Amino acid sequence: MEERVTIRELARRSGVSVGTVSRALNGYADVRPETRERIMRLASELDYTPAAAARSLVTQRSHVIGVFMETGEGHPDLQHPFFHEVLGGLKQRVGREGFDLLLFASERPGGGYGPHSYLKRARHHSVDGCALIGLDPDDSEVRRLVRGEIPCVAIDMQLEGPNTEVVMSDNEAGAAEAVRHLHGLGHRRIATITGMIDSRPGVDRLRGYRNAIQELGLAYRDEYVRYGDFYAESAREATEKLLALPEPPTAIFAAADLMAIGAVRAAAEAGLSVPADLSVVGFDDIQLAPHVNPPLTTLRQDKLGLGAAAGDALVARIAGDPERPQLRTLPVELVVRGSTAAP
Amino acid sequence: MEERVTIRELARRSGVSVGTVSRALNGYADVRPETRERIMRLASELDYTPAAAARSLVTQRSHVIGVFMETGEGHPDLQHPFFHEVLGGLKQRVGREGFDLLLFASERPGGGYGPHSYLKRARHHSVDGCALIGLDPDDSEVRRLVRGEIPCVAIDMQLEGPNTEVVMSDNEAGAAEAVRHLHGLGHRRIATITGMIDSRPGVDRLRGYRNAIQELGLAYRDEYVRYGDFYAESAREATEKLLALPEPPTAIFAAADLMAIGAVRAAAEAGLSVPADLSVVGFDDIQLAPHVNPPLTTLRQDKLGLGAAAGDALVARIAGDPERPQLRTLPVELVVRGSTAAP
DNA sequence: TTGTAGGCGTTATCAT
DNA sequence: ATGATAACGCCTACAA
Repeated sequence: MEERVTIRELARRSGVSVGTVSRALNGYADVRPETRERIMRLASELDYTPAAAARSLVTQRSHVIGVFMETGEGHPDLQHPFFHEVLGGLKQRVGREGFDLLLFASERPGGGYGPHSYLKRARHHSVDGCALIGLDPDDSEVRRLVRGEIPCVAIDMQLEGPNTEVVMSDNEAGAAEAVRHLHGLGHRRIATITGMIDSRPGVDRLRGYRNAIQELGLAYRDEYVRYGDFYAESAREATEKLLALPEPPTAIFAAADLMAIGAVRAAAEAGLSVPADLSVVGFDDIQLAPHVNPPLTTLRQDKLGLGAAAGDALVARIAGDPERPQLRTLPVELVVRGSTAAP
Repeated sequence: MEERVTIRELARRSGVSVGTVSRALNGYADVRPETRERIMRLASELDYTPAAAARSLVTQRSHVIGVFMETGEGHPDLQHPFFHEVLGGLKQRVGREGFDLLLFASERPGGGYGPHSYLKRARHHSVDGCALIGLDPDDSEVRRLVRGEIPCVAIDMQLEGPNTEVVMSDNEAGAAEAVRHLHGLGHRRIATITGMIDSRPGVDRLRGYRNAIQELGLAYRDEYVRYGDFYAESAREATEKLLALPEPPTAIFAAADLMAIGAVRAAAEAGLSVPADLSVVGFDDIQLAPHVNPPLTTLRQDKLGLGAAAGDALVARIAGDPERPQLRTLPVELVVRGSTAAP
């Protein structure tokens, strides 16, 4: 059983006090060059590793960012590819700044007392900040968290708190652009399948759709908006119904790529082919979008960028910079591929 | 600025010593019921939250599992859907046992001294165990990590260490089953697109393919095995070449769903339709598999199960149970959908 | 049953 | 430039 080599051990072996060792290691100016040199060498020889717990206990900084990430009912944890890519961006960004990510998994961390609570879990680990991904913004525990003293950033959810920021894509503009693209191709009967309508992206994309329809002088038809949940299956069913309409749409804007894929699938099952018989545009530009058949025309969210922006926000706030916008919106980009064509 | 309520505060307010408070909170037997009651109530009133750092400093247990997860060259972090699902399984499983996950992001945690090193990062945070996902098993730092004192579990990679276990799917059997399925359908010219051949799953699936070809009395043809990298694009190119062969295959076993999707795409581009002109079977059963067009016939890996098995292994080893197999193999299951048919 | 005190590994504040 | 020494918040013998 190797004993952990501590700062005391270094002090003993190098014949100085622990205080000096600490200063040497942390690059303080007031330590004689040769002393520092000696200590540094010894540290690397012994492969000394500082204990984060001890350090954070005294500095009150853990250099850890907590991540709360779950997805809705019936869609077990961590399932939507979109979130993962965002997480990747976050990871990269905060990593560069010396932070690690704590993915909260347990509701009673450490087998500890009492039930869970977001705030409690975050405090328990003394995280310096929190990223909220795919949570329900109306959850009272989430609200308590963002009202607390810990800097938070919410991705794709509307949330307010003294120390929290929100980052999301410009969903409304993107949706409108989707419709305009379809219209430009010559489509006039354009339907939409929405995301979960109790989520900010869900309503924003629907709003964008409506605005564009109106702005283009198209008739708004109730039967052309179907409610989905961001996942494939819901869109498949919705598309079935859409296609069964007396006057079916010639194009569908699905508020997520997963749903666009579901729509394509439903079309195929109905004997229709995309884009020949039906155009479909998605939203997200998930990794698979270019690879499915046909390749998806979609609105690209800058997923890494969202994660990075979230990381930025946290790092800045943790550093004590309060001058930050409450909401940060990232542009989306239309990517035209094979799932859309003239009617 | 709210002051953190500590155990001392609880002691002061409840008129007992910190020792008693600690014992009460941790459910020791030797504390008078009414005393405990009083303390517990006070704790919950004040919303007391223990500090993980302080506790782990003294107990030498952090209740945190470190996760190292990256993917190969040119495929930025966290990209392969397979890994995410595994992570989900791991998260669930260890969460139930009171562990959280630390997703290592920084190479110089805490802005600390010296360069990174897996082992160092793990020690720095005093994680109780480590999960290794999508790493290069030949990396010398990875090897150092698994030779260390920290319990490790490697997913989908071959690795040996005194305190490490490996979990993976039965890739060989699965690949063989894919070939047999195709053969049963009547196919005789069956090609394969491999995964990265320097990875254990990559070679195992290739081996399974070879075994089955042989066992079925089919001729093994060199030109029928193409090397891919588990991602879509590589399979698309491979398929192009396969289809350009003087005697092209009538079926392809792609060693990953992403590659199967790439293959389907290439077929479409060549004017062929799946499964009418070409059968394709994948591996993984990613979330999208049932939703793409056509729905993928594939070998389902129990991704949540892999994550859970990994969690199990870690939790048990952390608890000090050494009686464990070094390698744990999970069965895969053939899922027949729409991408395969008789030739 | 409860209090006291030492220690976990660091950093930080004083002196010196 | 360096050494003591006191925190940080908690657990756990050992005493009482």
